Amino acid sequence: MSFPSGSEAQATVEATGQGPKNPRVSSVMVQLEMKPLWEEFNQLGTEMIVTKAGRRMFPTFQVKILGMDTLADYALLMDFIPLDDKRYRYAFHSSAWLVAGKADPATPGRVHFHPDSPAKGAQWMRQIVSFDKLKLTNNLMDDNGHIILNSMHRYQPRFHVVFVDPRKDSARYAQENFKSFVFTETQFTAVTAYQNHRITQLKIASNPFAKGFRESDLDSWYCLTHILL
Amino acid sequence: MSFPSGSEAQATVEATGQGPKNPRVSSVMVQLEMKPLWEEFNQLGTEMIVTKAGRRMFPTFQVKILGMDTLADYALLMDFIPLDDKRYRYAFHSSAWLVAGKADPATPGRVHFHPDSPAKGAQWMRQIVSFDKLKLTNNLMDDNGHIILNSMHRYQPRFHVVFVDPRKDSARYAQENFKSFVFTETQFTAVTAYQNHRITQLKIASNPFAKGFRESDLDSWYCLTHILL
DNA sequence: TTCTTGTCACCTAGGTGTTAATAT
DNA sequence: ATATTAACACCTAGGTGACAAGAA
Repeated sequence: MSFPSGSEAQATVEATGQGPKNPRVSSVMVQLEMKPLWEEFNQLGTEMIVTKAGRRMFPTFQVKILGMDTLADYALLMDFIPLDDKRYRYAFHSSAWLVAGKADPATPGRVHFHPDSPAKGAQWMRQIVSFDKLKLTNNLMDDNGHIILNSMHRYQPRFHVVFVDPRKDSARYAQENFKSFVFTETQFTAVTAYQNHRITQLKIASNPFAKGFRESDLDSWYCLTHILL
Repeated sequence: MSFPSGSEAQATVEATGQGPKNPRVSSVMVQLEMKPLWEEFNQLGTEMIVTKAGRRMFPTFQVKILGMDTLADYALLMDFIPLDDKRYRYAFHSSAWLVAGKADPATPGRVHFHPDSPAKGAQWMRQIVSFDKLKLTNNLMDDNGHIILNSMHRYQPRFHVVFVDPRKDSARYAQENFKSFVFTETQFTAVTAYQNHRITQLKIASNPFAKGFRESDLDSWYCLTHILL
């Protein structure tokens, strides 16, 4: 891999330190689901397709949540920050990503609220939270509320837990009422078409919707048991 | 039709009078969607399939809502009450429903909360509210949260709007904080297999998922334009 | 060249009535 | 007889990468 691999082995990730936090959020812990699969992709250099209409991520960003106040309301959301201010291109002959210049103008910064937001802590912790409605687009004029990214640029997904403060002047406490989580193994390059053929093969082997491109079920079986067991 | 037809021509239905109501709910008005289709079914004697696994209703119960407090929280739910204490059977030769005895023991009374509950009035009023996740079953042991009904019995769907009272002692005001709506044109007989062949044909003509049983697209086109225009 | 777009066959996932077999 | 069940073919709805054509 060409990119610095910042993946860590810990099961849960601490929030980035940003001053004093409300105990409603400071005690929240988050665990990334399908971590072995994310790591397999990250090792190859994850690519995510962006289309005009919007494309889901694969793997899907899914988390297990612990430590919420069961009776408090929370909103869950994601955003995506540039990993650097570079534009990349893929050198097919050497199977490596190369810097192709300075980053294009930043895209409109959007956030994706999990559609179940807001909900009680008990509800969020009951089962895995899946961001399978989140879609990525390269259309700057998108009006479907999708996340807008620049193709051939690298991004880091972020996950935010926001305590919905019932106090009238809750805006004053905005900084204390949220906690952010970053899983470095989920970083990726946005692309309009896959560049690294090994990424394509791993997507085909692991995404049920791409089953039609598998040469045999055995391929996928070997691949996935190797990753997941 | 054999059943007394209590359908009315009004566009919105008033709640059943049940004492003083909180203005948060007393001003709420509800409009049944696809009313002409419901009336066409009701004229024939609507039948709804119940299965062990749970079957959706068709037509789907959908409403447009007016008069909510845009900033207040509401929960929306449905339940089903027996229309009488009789059990029916269908006489194929005369194409008529006959009383076949007294009702079977009542099924566990369940309610179905719209999955978006609770939500702000503004959210509910933004677009048509559809109960397309609601399923009917005849399995008394059902643990999927579906509505349990007795086959060959008649039911009246009810729709309830509940204001989620933020007060600590909200339980005290339960009676004032909800309003119920009954659309008589949505009443039906629960069945495990369709009895009236004309109901079957109308389902096939109007339900997109039953398209495979249409002899020609024209049949459906004639049928639906007749009903809906 | 390099990157993007639109169309397509092939999937997943699940909602239909039909039908034959079974239960009561 | 009458009512219920389970398997099934045929749909809707929408998520895949492949591919050819187009754009920069």
